[in-house]
Amino acid sequence: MPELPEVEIIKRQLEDKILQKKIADVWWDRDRMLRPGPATFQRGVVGKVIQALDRRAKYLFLRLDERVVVEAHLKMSGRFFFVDREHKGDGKDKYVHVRLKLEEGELFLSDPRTFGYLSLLTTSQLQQRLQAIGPEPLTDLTLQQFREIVGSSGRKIKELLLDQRKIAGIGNIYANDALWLARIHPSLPANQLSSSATTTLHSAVVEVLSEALRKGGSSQQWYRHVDGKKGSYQHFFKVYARAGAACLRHPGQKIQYFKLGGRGTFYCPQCQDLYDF
DNA sequence: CCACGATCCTGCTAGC
DNA sequence: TGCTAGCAGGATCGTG
Repeated sequence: MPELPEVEIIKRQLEDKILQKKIADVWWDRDRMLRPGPATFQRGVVGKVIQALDRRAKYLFLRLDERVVVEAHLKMSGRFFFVDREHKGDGKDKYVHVRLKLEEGELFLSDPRTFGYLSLLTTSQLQQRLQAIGPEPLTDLTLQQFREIVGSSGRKIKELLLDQRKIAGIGNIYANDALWLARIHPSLPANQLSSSATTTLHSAVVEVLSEALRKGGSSQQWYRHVDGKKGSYQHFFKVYARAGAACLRHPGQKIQYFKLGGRGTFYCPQCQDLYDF
């Protein structure tokens, strides 16, 4: 579920809550959600202090010491809640499957679909993970780099945007919306984008992700902030989840839906013409 | 190199 | 009203 903006918001909010706190205990009810296994995970984290928090693509990393890092991924429906001693329990949330009990407060991992996980990584495993991820669009991805990525692939542009090895953090919502902003058809082979279309798309990606960040992310269904509040970008979707609704530029046109690479894809046939680029 | 489907799960909803 | 098929913010792996 969460894409770059959502994970970034969670990271910023968690920094205020869990940094420099010691992990006192771990509770879980789904073995799969703790890697490489619950016993190893528990042994590896209990007694350690959370020294730093980093985000890369849609991953969160909790640095415990020089050798050990916890990688967190929320996948489709995961969310983190922080609960103080005062504000007791998120008893309403029946999807909490992991709890990290801290010296003060508790970090809950809630996930209806249970695809999310916490994974204990060694430094070398972390390096391996990091080097497989493309540049961060909001801080590192230059237009020059973007040109190289786009120009060297014959894949459909939307699939390329979603490929974390090429560019970090873009998911289905923002891929759809960025392509609409840039007026590019999702199925266009990447290396057929004109120079100006490539420039426009680079800006569109940055613009969409920045807007989502400002609006607190997209709380379409599951996503929530660490305090349980919703983001608001879902009220500003350009094409995502708007099949059959009017295009924001062409009120007479209806947003179309089809599957591309197994993912729901939305576009306006008038502004995003496959043969006009 | 590229396209597509299956898979890990559970919840929600459109349509009959 | 009740049921069911299909779909869902991700990532990975296998097949053709």
